[in-house]
Amino acid sequence: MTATGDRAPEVGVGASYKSATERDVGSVGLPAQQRELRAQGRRTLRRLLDAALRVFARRGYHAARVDDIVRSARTSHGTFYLYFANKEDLLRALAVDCASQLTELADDIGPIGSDAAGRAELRRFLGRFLDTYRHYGPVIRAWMEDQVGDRHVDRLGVKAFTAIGDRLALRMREASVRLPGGEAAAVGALMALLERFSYGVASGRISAGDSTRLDTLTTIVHRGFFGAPVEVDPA
Amino acid sequence: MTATGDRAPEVGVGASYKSATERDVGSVGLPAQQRELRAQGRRTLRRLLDAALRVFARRGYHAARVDDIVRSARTSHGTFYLYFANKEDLLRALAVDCASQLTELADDIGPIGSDAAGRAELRRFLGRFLDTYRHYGPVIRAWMEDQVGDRHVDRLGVKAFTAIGDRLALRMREASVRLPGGEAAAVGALMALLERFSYGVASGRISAGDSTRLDTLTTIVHRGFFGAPVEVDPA
Amino acid sequence: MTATGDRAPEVGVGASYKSATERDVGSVGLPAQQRELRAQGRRTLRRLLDAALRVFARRGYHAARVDDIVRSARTSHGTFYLYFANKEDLLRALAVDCASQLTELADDIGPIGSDAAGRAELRRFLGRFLDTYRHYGPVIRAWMEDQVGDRHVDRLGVKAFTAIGDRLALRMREASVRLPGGEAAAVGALMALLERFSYGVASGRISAGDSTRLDTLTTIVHRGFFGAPVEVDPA
Amino acid sequence: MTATGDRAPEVGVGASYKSATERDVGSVGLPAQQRELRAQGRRTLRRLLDAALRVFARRGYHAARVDDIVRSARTSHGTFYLYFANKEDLLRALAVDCASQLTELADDIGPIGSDAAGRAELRRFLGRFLDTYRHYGPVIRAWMEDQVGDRHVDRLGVKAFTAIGDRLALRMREASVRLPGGEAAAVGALMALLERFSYGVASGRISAGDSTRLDTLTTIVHRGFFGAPVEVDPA
DNA sequence: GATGAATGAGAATTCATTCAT
DNA sequence: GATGAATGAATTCTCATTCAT
Repeated sequence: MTATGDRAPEVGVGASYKSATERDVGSVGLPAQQRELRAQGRRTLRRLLDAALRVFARRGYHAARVDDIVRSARTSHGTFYLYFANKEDLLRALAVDCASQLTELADDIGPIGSDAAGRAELRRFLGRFLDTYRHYGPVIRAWMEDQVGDRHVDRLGVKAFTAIGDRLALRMREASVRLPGGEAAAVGALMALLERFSYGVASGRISAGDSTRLDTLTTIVHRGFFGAPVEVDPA
Repeated sequence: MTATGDRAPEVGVGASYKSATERDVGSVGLPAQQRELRAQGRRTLRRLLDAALRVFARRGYHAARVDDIVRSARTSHGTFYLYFANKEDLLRALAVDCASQLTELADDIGPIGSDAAGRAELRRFLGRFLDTYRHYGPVIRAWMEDQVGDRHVDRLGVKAFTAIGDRLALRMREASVRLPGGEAAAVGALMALLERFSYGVASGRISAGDSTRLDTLTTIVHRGFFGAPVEVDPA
Repeated sequence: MTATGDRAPEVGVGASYKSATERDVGSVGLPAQQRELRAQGRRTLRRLLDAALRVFARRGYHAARVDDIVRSARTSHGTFYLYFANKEDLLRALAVDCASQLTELADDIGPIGSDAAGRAELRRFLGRFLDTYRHYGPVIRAWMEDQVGDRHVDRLGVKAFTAIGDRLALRMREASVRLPGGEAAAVGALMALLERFSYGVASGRISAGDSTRLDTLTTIVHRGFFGAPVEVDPA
Repeated sequence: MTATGDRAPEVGVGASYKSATERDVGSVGLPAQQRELRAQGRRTLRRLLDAALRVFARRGYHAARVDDIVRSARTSHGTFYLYFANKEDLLRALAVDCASQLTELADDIGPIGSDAAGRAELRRFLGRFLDTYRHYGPVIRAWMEDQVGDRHVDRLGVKAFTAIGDRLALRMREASVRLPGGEAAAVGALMALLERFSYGVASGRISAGDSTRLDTLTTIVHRGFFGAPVEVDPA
């Protein structure tokens, strides 16, 4: 089970990816011509996407070999190119799904005041972000680490993160916290913290139990960005 | 000029690298046997190290080609292998220098209270960290992004970051801030924030002027981790 | 036609090599993982092995370039590494086959008395040895000239030659020939003679017709090692 | 001490090599311009030649790196090319000396009858051959293993071996032994045996004490090629 | 006479992508 | 729809030879 109790986000084989495909319509004979996939095809596609996520997680996008993915998916090279035009195309498919998850997440961030209710809302959001990262981490890493060559894919990431950043900026403004240096830098810092903390968790660098670390993260962010008062140990 | 006014850290061609090399003494015919380099050799070595930092910064460690480095250093392929066994060996050389810079930095972090003096000390440290990152960023990234294959090199990074983390943990403890979820997660979060924020700055993702963003970072960290009181806009 | 009339030994693509390969099972992404080869794959593998034997014969193992082999097999560089990890791995494959041929040969050496029957048996063995050498010469040379880096491969050669040497030693003992300096040196001498004579024949250094030189070799060995009486020209 | 008590053959820095040099007279500025070497120069030259022999012995001519030689001689690459035009030129220098030793040896082979006196003479020759091989083995190997590219150098080897072979053929003829298959093949076999046995001894493949193995070799050759009667154990 | 440094052509190896069955 | 096999361009690495001091 995840920290928040929400069900883990799924790889949307159906809906979201089809859109990535529609670009390709018309280019005859090229691979990745998803058209109407039957049951078997959909299963293979999912196996490939899942395998890619696994391999990317282990090795990172750049270092991942098509061969690794194919082997992990128990299929062949030839099959891979039946579903994707190339490695980047595969990343794109995952990116589309990931971006839509993140955007949805952004839309769902409620007001975050400096009080307990605000903290609860913040905690909810952070928990969902961690969950999403647990699944799509490799894609997000690829974005953050500038491993994406394709403009289109990169754009997707920027857009998704901007969506979240903008919404958080709005919530900060509502909380009326004074931030020297301006909002932009603050948002940058917050997103940086979010992403790397999540990576730290996903990679095992940051240990401690699920809810424990979520508490820590919540506390820090609440104080640092949303004006929550600090509790000091009574010396 | 740098944010802090300190002079930028230098690549320590001399002392620190020689030690990394001494392992190789005796191994026959292997390159990278620094031996006693004359003036010309030292110059070439430095050209290569500097070029590597440039190329790594532009392309990332993994994507960087030996050819890029060699071209950037205006020397030949053969020469490269006269100084390093391979790309990893070069990273090692840089890592040794970087680690010593970071360790030195750690030792120099004074008490960070929640008051103005604490803020000043924190700002000084963060400024120096940003400067170091500006120079050795690629190496630090390689560490943080798990791109390092070599155990030895990886160990160096862990050690250096632990040194900083431990010192900051000490300073947090002194500030008596109560952190639910414990110190470990908090330190993890702080280091994550530091590293990624620095990367954001170095890569241009986080814009705003030098001192402006340093202020923002200082404020956030001071509040989030060291109990600085929050100023709220008088609505 | 060969000296003995036996059909030339074949490169055993199937059975023998597969075993050498099984070590690699599980090691990720490594080439030379023969898996289950289909007809086409088996053909290519054999083409490569045959080509290697040709090229090694012409240039010697060390001087042979992968490129030569690939060109001689009318295939591509990439393909080579689909079947072998490197040149050494290819040698290993050949060595396995060669060793089994030689071992089989050893088991088949009958008693060699000083009489005509003994001579016939000796001649039969020598003829088969020459045939095997004609085919696997390059591999045997690599063994004898200490060109093999890999322990495993070297071991194979030692074992095979020991098998032959031991059997011949047994036959000498049966012939009750007195050899000052002991058996070991004698066997060494005999194997040395066998190998180099075969090389001389294969390389054209030692000319004369097939059966003629086989006669010479037989005579010398029969006299030198198995106590055959010497015929002297009636001056 | 050597098996025969003769003093070990020396690398004739002075006399023999100068002749190899005279060819180069006239080619201005080229390396290997020995001219008149002073004491220091002669010492360096000898160091290089000795080192070469050592390295060739360990690795074989082909696999030997100029770097190995230079390091073993405790000198520099630059210096190497002050004395030799290239690696082959160095081999040539050694080959000249070796060839003259062998030729001298050939001239000195007395009659080899099937009796005890013949055996003594044969033993003396074989001992000297083994000694020469102990020193010049690598050069002889290079000849026998077809590692020599240069025609001129190769010619030297053929000539030297022909000289020995011819003389031995003469001695065989004198001994009136009947050899089916003709003299050529017999001589080939004898030379093959000599060379490989020597290599086996030098490389440690054939163990047993110095004089012991010399006895064995002598016995075998005496019987196999010179008509010595065979002693059989009284069963 | 000697040496450290540099060079670049050649060889090995990897891997995304295409082909044929 | 699937797969084993093939490809070759891109990359790393080696080493004999030359250069500059």
